[in-house]
Amino acid sequence: MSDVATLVNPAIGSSAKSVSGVHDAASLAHVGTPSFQPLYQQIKGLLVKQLETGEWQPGESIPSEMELAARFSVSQGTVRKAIDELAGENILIRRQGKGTFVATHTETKSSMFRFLRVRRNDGQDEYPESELLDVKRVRAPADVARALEISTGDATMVLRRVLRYGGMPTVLDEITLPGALFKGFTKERFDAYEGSMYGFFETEFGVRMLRAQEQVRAVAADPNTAEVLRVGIGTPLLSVERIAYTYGDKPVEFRRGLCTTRSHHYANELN
Amino acid sequence: MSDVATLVNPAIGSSAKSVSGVHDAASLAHVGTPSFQPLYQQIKGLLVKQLETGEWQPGESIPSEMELAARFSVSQGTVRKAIDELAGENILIRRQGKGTFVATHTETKSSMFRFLRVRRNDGQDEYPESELLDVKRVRAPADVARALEISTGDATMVLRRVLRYGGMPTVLDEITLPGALFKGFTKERFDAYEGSMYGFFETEFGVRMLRAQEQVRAVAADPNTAEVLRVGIGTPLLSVERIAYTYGDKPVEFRRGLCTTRSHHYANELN
DNA sequence: CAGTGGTCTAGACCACATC
DNA sequence: ATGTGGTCTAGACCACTGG
Repeated sequence: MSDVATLVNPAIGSSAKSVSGVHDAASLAHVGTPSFQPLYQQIKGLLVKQLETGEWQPGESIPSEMELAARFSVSQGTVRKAIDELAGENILIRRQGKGTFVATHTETKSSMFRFLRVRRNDGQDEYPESELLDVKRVRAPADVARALEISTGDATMVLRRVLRYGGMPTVLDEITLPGALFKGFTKERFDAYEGSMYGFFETEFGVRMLRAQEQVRAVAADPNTAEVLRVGIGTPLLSVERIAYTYGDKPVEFRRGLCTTRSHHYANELN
Repeated sequence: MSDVATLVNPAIGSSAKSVSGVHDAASLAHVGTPSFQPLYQQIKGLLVKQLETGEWQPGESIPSEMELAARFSVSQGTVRKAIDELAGENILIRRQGKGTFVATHTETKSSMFRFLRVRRNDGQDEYPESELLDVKRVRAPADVARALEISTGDATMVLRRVLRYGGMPTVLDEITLPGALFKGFTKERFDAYEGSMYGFFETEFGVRMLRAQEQVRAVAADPNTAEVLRVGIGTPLLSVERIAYTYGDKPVEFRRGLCTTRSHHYANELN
């Protein structure tokens, strides 16, 4: 129950009969925080820390706003604002009347394919089938090492897999994972798992993908890829490079996908 | 000053000496709103309406939270939440100590190129030069008409332009605009304007781009495009189709860009 | 019914910008 | 010093879920 830690409250005495003398707490705040961090941000940080340590598992509910407020000795509104931001980052999910839950890649189709931007040209919903082709242990080359923020030559796992839409092979992915986080990864283990790849990472290795960056380019199909995707050699394909991050902006996946845009496209919303 | 309109407040009497009799206003709320809309959403709607009618111009500040609260007879917190959402949608911009401002495509480089996802491969910031090649009046073909939600055969303007990065032609755009909204558009007028295309639309035609959807595909360069972009015929290019929307989710631009990924890529953030 | 998140209020104070 | 947005509180009530 020593959750309270050392919160620094910038708000002073406030209303009521006024607790005089408390003002000095405020000056302490300024001493400790040269840049000023609002209370709800500090609480957000504490919540993230507890999520990171696995105190609350994906799919589970976290304590209610009232309980957290009591635990941290702040008002419900302050906890609320912290949770609001985490919900905005898709790290928590609010469900009115039920509670606040830790986001997961295992429940609905839309949560399983949250990061998949490939869509049918006709706009209909369709989720792909995934087939893992092979898994290799590889020492990280320089570019992959840089992306994953590990050292060149460190152990990695490299998976190749195909995504099929209605049976048609559409995406060929090469996925590189840092070996240190995915010890014991085998093709058999993955094949035995029901669900998405990120769901697998989450439940089997405790690695949660929170956000990702992608770089899209146009390339010509090489002979190998052409065969897998059943297109002519030289056919224009999308090259989609992704770095996915977990807590603390730590990169935990580097991926390169090659995608036909025969009957699908890469969808994006701009705001 | 008849801004107040007919707000329906779901919150009842509340604290203080309690204004008894006000309870019935609540039941009215339920009669009028079968689906229930929170007060701050209603206020958000009113703000959007005023933005739409041009009461507050891009770049200008809107009234302070306190003034809006008084005008709408709600608390500051309620106005605040309405503004929060509009700021989240990049329709308003908050500046602490200064006020809340209507977003514009004319001020900073980053606001001018808010929707541009093309980035240098080495990660450095770089903004392109734009050259308008030609402007034609065209009757909308079926597919464009569908995208713009106009009728086939309606008048449109079709612009072609090139984006150059450090002198290198990188993107060739074909931009279709509904003629009804852009009367008086000429190449000369555009060439005389300093700034981005959306800045031009905003200041010269009062059309504000708020959000957009893009579909990205890989295609082979046709002879014409190849010449403009200085690549070989058949070189893989990104095809980026965009529909841009203004208030009320009204589509006001259909665009197809062809982009070399020699030294640039299409960047995207996934959350 | 009780419990949870969602809305709303009123008031105080802090941080920032400007005069 | 004043005004603006930003934070925080305390308390009330609404909407939704599930026993």
